[in-house]
Amino acid sequence: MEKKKTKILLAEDDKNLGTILKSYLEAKGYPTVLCVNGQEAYESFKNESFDFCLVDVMMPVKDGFTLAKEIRQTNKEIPIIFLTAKSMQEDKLKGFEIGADDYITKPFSMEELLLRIKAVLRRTSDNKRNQADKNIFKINKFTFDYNRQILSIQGKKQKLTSKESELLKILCENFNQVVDRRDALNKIWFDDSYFNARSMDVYITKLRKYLKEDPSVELINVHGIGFKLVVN
Amino acid sequence: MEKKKTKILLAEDDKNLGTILKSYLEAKGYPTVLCVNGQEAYESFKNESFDFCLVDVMMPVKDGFTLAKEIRQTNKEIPIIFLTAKSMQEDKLKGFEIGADDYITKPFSMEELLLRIKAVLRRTSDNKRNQADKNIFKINKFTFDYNRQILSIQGKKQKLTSKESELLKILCENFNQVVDRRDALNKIWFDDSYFNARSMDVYITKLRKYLKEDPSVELINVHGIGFKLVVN
DNA sequence: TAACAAAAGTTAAAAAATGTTAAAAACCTG
DNA sequence: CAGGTTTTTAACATTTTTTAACTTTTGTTA
Repeated sequence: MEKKKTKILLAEDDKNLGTILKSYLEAKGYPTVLCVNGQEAYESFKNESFDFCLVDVMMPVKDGFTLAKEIRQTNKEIPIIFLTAKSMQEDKLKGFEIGADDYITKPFSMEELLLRIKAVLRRTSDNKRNQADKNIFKINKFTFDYNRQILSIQGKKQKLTSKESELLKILCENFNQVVDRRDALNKIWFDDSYFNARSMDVYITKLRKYLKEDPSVELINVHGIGFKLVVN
Repeated sequence: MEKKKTKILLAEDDKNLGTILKSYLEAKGYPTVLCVNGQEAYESFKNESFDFCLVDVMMPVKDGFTLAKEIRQTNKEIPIIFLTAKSMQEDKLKGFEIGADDYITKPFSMEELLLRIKAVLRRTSDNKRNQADKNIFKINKFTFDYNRQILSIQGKKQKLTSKESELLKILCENFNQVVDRRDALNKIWFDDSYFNARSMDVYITKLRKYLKEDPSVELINVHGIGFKLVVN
């Protein structure tokens, strides 16, 4: 059981500082991707899978706050630390509203930064503590990351919509067991009316389409009751 | 031919909570043994064979951590979830050092607990899981996969409907024994009215048609009582 | 044992639920 | 508010289940 390394997304426009940080962090065992502005960082974030974000507040093209907000929309769990030159209270607050886990004021020592990272990891490993809360499901060849709303198979990544994710999550949680139609409707739509039920059927079709990639995974209807996710 | 269930050892000194949890878990299909302190729990653990442990951290006589440590000495695999009233960091860490798989902070909802249990089972018993809930029956030349609703013989696969599967499952579970008509009706139709009984007869006909592929398998009616599945 | 009633067997139709697709509506986001 | 995305609605197709009608078997009893 290889321990998975914490992969860091570093958004820092000062190339000099960025490069130094990157090599320091990598020396300490954190693979790091350096991006020189918010836009670029967001692209990386969407394409790769990170465990941690270090975000400079002041960056050209797209600032750190905007970036953090966008990241938060996709992933509510990933720890974010802001790097800021300004030490203004306002900025700090703004950062925390967005859901930053810490901030550090420039100039800072490498060592200090590392301590902060470790502290945040320790704190947030609350979430990680159990992969239960990480909400990552393995369904035969598929991996479904509920928080990120991504269903992947052999590298291929399929972005899911919120409703698709909610439904798939409930099915995964009850793998091999029937999920009552009405339970699912009440949890996801908060109301099990006829039309919502029809809507759910549409989503079942969509999920089935995605799941076709692995023929041994099936989403079976139990007539008059609900659905179950099975594997042979 | 009986499905093996996940048996839970529950160590909880609050008798009230303990009893409620026990009955909830048993309703969900997990036979549960309730012990009111660590000492008693450890005795049970040594005497019986469990598949899962739910351990309250604070208990008289012997606390949860001590219990978990003792359990771990005997069994490195069995999943352990801590129930804790305190949300202190120390406790969490201490718990995980011992090798807990998750913890849950009181107060928690039954549903939440159940989800955690399922998540841990999913994660830990990658290999074992199957055995427990595969629901595959062999009837002479036939293989019946209840989860997938498929009855196969020599490669030929016959998809079954939900009702067909439910009925065949009950018959398989009581192989060579008579299944009472009303029992089956109550389990599958939740009501043993005249019309449902007639509906069931239709399904018996359908199953017989499928089972014709192997002439040594027979679905016999016991007049006035029910049906039984036999092999010559 | 003939005659009858109840139970079960069989088949086809009607009814209900689900599957699927596409268009419309609602929702975001720049 | 234009353009893209997500969700809902609608319409039609298909499958599953139930109901109905008719037949055969079984058990009982005169």
